[in-house]
Amino acid sequence: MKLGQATIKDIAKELNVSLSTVSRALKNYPGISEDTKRKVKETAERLNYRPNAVALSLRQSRSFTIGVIIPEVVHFFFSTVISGIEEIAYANGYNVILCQTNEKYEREKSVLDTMLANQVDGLLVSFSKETKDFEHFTKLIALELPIVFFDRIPEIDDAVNVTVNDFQGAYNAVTHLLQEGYRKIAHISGPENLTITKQRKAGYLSALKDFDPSIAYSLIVECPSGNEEESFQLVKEIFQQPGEKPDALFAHHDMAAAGAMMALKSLGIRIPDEVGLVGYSNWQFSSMIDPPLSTVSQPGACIGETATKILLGMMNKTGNLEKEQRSVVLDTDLIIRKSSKR
Amino acid sequence: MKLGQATIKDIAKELNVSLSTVSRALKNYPGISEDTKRKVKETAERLNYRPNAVALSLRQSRSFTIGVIIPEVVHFFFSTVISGIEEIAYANGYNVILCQTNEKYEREKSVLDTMLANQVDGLLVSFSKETKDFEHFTKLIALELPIVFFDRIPEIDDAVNVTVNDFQGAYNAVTHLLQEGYRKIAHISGPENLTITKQRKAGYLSALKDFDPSIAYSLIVECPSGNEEESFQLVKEIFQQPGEKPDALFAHHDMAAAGAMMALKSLGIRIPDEVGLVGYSNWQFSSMIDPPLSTVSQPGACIGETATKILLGMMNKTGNLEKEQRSVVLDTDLIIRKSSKR
DNA sequence: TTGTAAGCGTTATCAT
DNA sequence: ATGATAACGCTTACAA
Repeated sequence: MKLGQATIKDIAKELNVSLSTVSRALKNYPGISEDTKRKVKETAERLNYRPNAVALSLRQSRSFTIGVIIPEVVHFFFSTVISGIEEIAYANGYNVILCQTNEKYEREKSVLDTMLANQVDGLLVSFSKETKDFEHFTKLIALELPIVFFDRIPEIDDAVNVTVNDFQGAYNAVTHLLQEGYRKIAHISGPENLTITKQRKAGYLSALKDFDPSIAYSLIVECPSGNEEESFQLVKEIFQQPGEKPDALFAHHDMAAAGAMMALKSLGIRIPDEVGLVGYSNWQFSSMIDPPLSTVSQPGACIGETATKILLGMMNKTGNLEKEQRSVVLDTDLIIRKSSKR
Repeated sequence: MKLGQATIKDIAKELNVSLSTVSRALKNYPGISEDTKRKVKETAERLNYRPNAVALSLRQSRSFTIGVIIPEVVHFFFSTVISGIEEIAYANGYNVILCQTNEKYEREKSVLDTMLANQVDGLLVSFSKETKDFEHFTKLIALELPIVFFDRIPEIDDAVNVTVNDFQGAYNAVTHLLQEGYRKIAHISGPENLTITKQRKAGYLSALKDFDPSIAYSLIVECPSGNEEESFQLVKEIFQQPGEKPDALFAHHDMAAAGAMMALKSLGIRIPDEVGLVGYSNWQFSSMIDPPLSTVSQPGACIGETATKILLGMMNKTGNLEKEQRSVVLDTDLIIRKSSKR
């Protein structure tokens, strides 16, 4: 920015005092006469002075900036997390610089570089679907750069994580389907390498077993991209094939559930009468589709807020807390709508 | 960030050369022996050197950072714009710092301050619903800070704007309804002070007039918040009241259309047979609801890309182009789905 | 109560 | 081909 912004130098010149006096007066340091303070502040106001955060950052080796790395803003869930992050960050005088990876590993490494070059004080990360190697993060953790992972968490030892209890969320969803009388429940699963995928899968299987050990039917359909087209195709195939068919679907994602719903409708299968359906994430559209979709709601804003609070704690303390004291698991909320009630 | 990042000083010390030599070698300046260049680069690599963008920013009075101000990331439309912005920005070596106003005027002024403090080189802005006074922007424009407004554009003279042709978008949508045989079309309108609202309203009225001047029916329902609850209530009232009722609705937004759809369904009114429905924005859910919603699609990513390209142009040229040469209006795309086809 | 000067990491200018 | 130095805007010992 080249606009002739006023600096403390300008104020100092104007008043014939030294730079340090101005600096101290603006910061309300002790040992400055009320008179000088007043004059400095007036002049600052008049010249429309704004402290230069860049200079500050260089001087203090702190940028008061948090880097946020997410797969994609268009995911409703992530956009709610961002809101939570910004809320807490700004309230504490921190800026947020946001980068999307577009689910690409290479992009993830590149935005990470950008963030480091910009001297972020800490990082909030939800990594890409492609990311299987976490060295780019572990290196930084070893250097004691504060990092909090949220939603998608890595399987590395000293990571600080904020997630929802995906196991329990899935467990509750499937148990609900069972209680509604569905017995042949299939699971439309997500990208394999993500912990959330594994957790939801485990919750699904566990619910089946716990409810009635004699239930023999289970089916896991891999839907790696997780978008509605893929799900649409897969579900269509399942119901067109001869043989035993599910009477309910639990999808790892509302998008996948929406695809499934369209597939079922296109085959003339009635929801929830013939096939029950539960999704995951409570996207905006879930309550608007027909029939309204039952889903597991994740507290997005709360995840963002919690992760940011923890990060702020890590950045401002020298003594490290134990990982156990910092990692947090939040509860999900099962929202029962028409698609699973018969 | 306090992690002992290597600086050019460290490299210089290691090789017993001066700072300037290192700086020049890294930048491939002429007048440095190939040998030194190689050695410097090797050492940089080995020490994991990363240029400090903050120092650079201070030195060059350029931050290579673009500030983006939007109402809310959770709006699907804005999230697509963001993707477009990031794409172009990163490709040109610029960072993006993103702030939401949450549709609040005060918040808008405060994030603007933050951005200025952080020495952004330029600004991409879509202002809040509450913003009626543009002084905070005009002041900066007068100081020659490059600003490009997108989607929501201010009525000020020297602004550079990127919008879609909302008039035409609305015009096409309403004309389509007329062609399908609907004759009593009502418009669910948005926040009054936005240009987009006025344009869509005008397009609606103009289409009615142009199609058949004898059409007497028109109805504009103000829906200032624009969310689906409000729309739901308003539409329900309209259809429950005695007297003449519309046979089609053109909503300024898919969310409002979704609310209308739910209202109609709850009253047992069939879409598209009894009442036709067209929305605006082509949100993800529009194709997934029942019946699929006809809508006017805005090229979100393209808006972001275009605005960013223009901004980059403004930032890198000293001679100012004429406003007319820089402001851009993009075309919308009418997507016809079942909700308006009878 | 106020001023001086060093330094954060980098580059541009002017030597050598 | 390389080095020394000032400067970007600010804070903070240390001096006065």
